[in-house]
Amino acid sequence: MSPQRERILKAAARLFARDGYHGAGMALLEQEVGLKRGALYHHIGNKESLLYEISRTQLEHMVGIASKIVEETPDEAECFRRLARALLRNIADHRLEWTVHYRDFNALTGERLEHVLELRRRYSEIWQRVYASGVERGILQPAEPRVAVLGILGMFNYSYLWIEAEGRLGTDRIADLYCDIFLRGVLLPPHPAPPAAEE
Amino acid sequence: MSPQRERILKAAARLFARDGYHGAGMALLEQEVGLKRGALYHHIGNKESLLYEISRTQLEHMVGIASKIVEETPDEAECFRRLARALLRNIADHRLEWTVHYRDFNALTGERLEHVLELRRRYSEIWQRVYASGVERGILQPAEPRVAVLGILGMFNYSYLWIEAEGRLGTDRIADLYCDIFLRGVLLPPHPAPPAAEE
DNA sequence: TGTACCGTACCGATCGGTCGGTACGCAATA
DNA sequence: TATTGCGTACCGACCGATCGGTACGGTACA
Repeated sequence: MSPQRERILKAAARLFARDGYHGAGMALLEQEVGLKRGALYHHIGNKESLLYEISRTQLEHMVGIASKIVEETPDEAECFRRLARALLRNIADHRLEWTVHYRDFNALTGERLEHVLELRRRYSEIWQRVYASGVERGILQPAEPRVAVLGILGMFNYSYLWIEAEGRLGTDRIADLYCDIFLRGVLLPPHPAPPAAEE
Repeated sequence: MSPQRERILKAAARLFARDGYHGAGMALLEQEVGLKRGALYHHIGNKESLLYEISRTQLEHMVGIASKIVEETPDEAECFRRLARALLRNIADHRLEWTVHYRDFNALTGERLEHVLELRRRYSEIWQRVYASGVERGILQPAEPRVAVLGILGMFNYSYLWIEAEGRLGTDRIADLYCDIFLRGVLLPPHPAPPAAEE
């Protein structure tokens, strides 16, 4: 990936995040990047490819990280914690990109839209599978796993509106806080009644 | 409010929800409503006022309902439950309007933007105050109330992407589910250590 | 001599919005 | 009852501006 293209994507993410995909014109982008029309279109195929690249990059990154975490973490509770931390850290580090994605990914068309939807589906399914595995092992509430997972994903996804990468609390602390709330809510009490732990 | 204006707002909500505020042109709206340019602008001041009206109506509605619930419900846990049910029911019943609001409210400008932000702030503060009151009474975790409330609001707000008004589960059931998860997560155990309940 | 990079000029389409003018119903007046 | 005046609803042409995108010539470096 050429360094110019990198710069253009950064600038596009900034503009799209501020004005929306349809609200930000290519004239603004020229100004922001410091290139004129011809040069701009030499590096990018068209406007939509910018939106696509922004979404795709983040989503593929998250799917990759999440897959690795799931592989390495047999315990479901711990797995959720690591998924949560990774997700929130990424949202905070790439707030602009996630803002663009959540607001405007459905402005994509054709294959590009389908690919992005596919990536979203794959990511969501990773969480779903971890939950399902917890249900199988008898440690998570079996009722409505899909809705439950959509709930915790909502907690994190909504955070792109207020999270700050260098905020007072670290992103890991916030992720843990949400994870604790969620886990306390869906964990079943240990089955053959062992002596009560502290917590 | 004239019936024509009502119709126009409905159609605008549908279009804006599908294509985004900037992505939906007035030509499409003419077609959808069945009125031509002149007639359209006879009823609406301008495009932005449509966006404003869509957001304002829903927000004022929710602030009104929430205020009343808080007045009538001294118990914080019960109050959260009623707030949650009312919120999710409204999101499901006006999914198009909420889609438009969440995606594009920041396309508003000047006083209209400020008014909408003010309404959002007021609604969020209602939840915050209920939480704070629970902390004062010693039944809720005192740590990071703001982040905790943003979490549960995230669970509900994100639902506009998948909720169905006539879905398999009723909206109340889903609201209760999330509320239970949240409350289990933030409720402190009853103070003078009573014998452990089943649950 | 080719190729990557960039600027200039320009395209047709569409953007949100305004214009003068018309059709029609209601109410007051003669 | 006939006439007049007026407000509401609507049409269709038109506005300047901006939209995303392209054609092409120049330049610098291989």
